[in-house]
Amino acid sequence: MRISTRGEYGVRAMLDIAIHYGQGPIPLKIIAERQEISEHYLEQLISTLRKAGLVTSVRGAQGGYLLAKRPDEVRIGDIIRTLEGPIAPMDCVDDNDGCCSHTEKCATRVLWQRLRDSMEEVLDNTTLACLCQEAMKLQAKDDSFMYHI
Amino acid sequence: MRISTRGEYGVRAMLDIAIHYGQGPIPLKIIAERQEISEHYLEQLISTLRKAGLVTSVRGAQGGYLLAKRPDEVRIGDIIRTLEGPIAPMDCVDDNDGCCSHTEKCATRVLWQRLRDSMEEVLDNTTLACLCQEAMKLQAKDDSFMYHI
DNA sequence: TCCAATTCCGAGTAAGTTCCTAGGAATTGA
DNA sequence: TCAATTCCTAGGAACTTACTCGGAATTGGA
Repeated sequence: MRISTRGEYGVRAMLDIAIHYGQGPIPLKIIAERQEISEHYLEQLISTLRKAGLVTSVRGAQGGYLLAKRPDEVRIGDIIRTLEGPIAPMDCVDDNDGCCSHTEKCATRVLWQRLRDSMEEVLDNTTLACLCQEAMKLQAKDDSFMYHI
Repeated sequence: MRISTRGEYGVRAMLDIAIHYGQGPIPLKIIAERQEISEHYLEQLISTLRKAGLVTSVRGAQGGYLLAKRPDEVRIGDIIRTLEGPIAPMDCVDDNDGCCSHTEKCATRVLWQRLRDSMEEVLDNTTLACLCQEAMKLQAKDDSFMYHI
């Protein structure tokens, strides 16, 4: 029941871009350095996020990545779904999938549905703007935080 | 973000035993057949559940497995934790683990904590007794269900 | 007392997933 | 033109998953 580094790095990278919203395109190299993530690996992740329409890119020198929407319009759930697939603890409660074949199994289905719903509720009610605010709170408490941004 | 077959089969097997609570030890073979799970594989899972104190075993002929507690005392969260490890979407919000090293990362930490809490809430507030009741409701609706139990 | 039914235990394994690395083509601002 | 950047494809080591295999130990009943 873990989110893989894909989801983790993806959220961290998106938050990094969100924190610098309005400051022009941010090169991948900078994000990778600040977040201590392999540049090549992050490149693959952000490429997926671009194809999903969550970020836009500017090629060439002075290029980089920008949020495709305002930070308050990007839900964490969107990022996770893009990088990790549907939010569902079990295939049988994945929207794309149908019901299960085994009747007995369905006694547990309500449980998996409730679990899925509670996960989606948290992830879809948190936006990058929420996390930016959280980052600002941390920044206020700890001045050394500045050096990371 | 999927529960593996370990957790799935574990819950199914435990529910199977719970449905037959008070009817003496149930052999693994029967459970595996009813739930359509590889007997050898299920053996490994139930061995883990036994070591965790969730089921007790009776060896020899006419032996099998029994719930170690009443169905209303066995939380689904206990089963999942035993077979899948701590319920935590990320290492940094695992109880055993401490905080993360990266300050910036912590801006996302509240999110992972909230996600973990919402998952635990669902899984710890559902017991085998709840699922038994669910199974009975399904049975009432569909007579063919009888053949599966 | 013996047998069949059962749990218990450890080893092995094929396929899939994760988390990268490597190398180079295409694009563009200065 | 050049350096900085995105874009793309391929590969691969390590780990995990979902099993299989074979046999030892235990025990109720004939």
